[in-house]
Amino acid sequence: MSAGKPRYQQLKDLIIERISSGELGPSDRVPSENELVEAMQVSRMTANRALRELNDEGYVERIAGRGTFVSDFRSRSHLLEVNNIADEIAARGHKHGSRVIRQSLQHARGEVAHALHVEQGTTVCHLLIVHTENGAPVQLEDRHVLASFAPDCVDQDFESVTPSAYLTSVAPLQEAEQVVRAAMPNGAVQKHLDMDAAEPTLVVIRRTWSGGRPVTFSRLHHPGSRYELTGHYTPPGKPRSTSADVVQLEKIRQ
Amino acid sequence: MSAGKPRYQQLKDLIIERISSGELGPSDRVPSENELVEAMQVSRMTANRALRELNDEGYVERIAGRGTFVSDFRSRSHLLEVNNIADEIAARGHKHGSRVIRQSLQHARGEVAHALHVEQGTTVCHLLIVHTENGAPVQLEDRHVLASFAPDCVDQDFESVTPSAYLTSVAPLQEAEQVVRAAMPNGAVQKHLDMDAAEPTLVVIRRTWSGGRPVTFSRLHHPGSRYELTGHYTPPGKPRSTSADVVQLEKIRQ
DNA sequence: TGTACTAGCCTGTATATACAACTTGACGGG
DNA sequence: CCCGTCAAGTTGTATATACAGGCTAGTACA
Repeated sequence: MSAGKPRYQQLKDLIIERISSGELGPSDRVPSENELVEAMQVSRMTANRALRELNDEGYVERIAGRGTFVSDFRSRSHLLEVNNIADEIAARGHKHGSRVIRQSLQHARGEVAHALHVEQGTTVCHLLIVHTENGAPVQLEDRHVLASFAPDCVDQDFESVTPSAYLTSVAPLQEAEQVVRAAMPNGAVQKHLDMDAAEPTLVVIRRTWSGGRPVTFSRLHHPGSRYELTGHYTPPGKPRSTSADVVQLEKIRQ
Repeated sequence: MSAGKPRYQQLKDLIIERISSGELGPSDRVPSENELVEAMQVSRMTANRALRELNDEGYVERIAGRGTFVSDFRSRSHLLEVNNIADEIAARGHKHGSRVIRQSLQHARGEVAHALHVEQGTTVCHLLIVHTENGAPVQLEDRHVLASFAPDCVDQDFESVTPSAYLTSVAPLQEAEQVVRAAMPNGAVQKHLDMDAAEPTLVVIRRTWSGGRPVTFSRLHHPGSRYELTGHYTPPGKPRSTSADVVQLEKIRQ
């Protein structure tokens, strides 16, 4: 662990590890700079750099005069915002609902095994869930979760807690990769999403990593007429808020 | 300028300003720490922090033993990677081509004026360009550019330089906002992209900012069978390369 | 001529020190 | 009892200094 890495990085790794393992939860207090100086035998500037960078990276929040505290997961990564359709719908002031169609253990085959980097036959939890916004279906979530990652996956009530909320409670998702495409739905998808015949779907294929290995592989099907992805890019170091503009673009959708 | 802001921030602002104004271009050398110490009357640690943060934020690249250099725009933001379809195609080892269908000055109306935050009737440059990959159309670019931002827009040869490459040469694009949706194409789009009757399009609606105001508004139409968006998220501070995995996901596409 | 080496510059890290500003809680005076 | 003040702890910033390691160009030497 304490290999050739610089000391400030070792401090960062240590604290990230404590957060990832759950030893430190959201809004818990992180050791102060002076405490780190004592405990880790480093200078205050080194401890300062470690905590400052963790702050810049969103892991912790620092308040002058009070201390350093672990960030809420929510504010820590847009990845999770994107992931959790329930929050997205709630943010629009609408009502989210979900209906579980399938929730079972399976043996990973073909592309699922391949995507998750596991042998054929490895046990995975297969979820098929329809999410609704004010009663209208907006997403068919077809997700495979590594059973070894989330053993109690089949016992969860995913109509009250979304899979992504559940998964982030098991362990923080640290990396994601996605492909977005437009396609015509097959019969089953069309039926589950209550779509017209000539309506295309927006499909998001996503893999999420935790602890350095892929743990979930999901296909999210959305009716083209009722769902769209929004994204925003601002250069780092210049957090400009254009939330008002986003609203404007909403109107443009015609 | 040198208000209450901390000195390292003043240094950063100064250098960012020099980059934004074009005084310092990609791969140009930025003053070294010791030069900043001399010129700006700060300690080396303060200069170091300024340059290090600019490095973390992607503005510059630092090479021990050589110096600090302005980053290529390309490596500075995925925003621009996404923007420049020519590079994207070249990265796949394929041949990019483009055909300009329309390139004219117009008066902004309705949603265009609205999206660009200008009065109705403001002069904009309207571009309609088909991009091909190995001869097959993959994108119909329907772009409106504020004429005051790029006055020589109508004189450019957009079959040899893509609009996004041209626009970044005029001034750095600093912020972007996009909406992605799946939709059926209208007749014109279908014809330009040489699509089958029942094929959906992946549409990206994007606005880009420069100097604090929106300067371009574009709709990018892609044939669903020949184009998809890929995205990747890694937490800051942990640049993990999963390029090999991306290749794997390519195969999964079936 | 060509190669090896070194001096000088650069970044990267680490430390000790200092002062400012903010927060909280405790203590004491009105 | 309440309010002001003060002390202690915290982050934020700035400086001076030091050493390690990478890179380059020029020099000395073979």
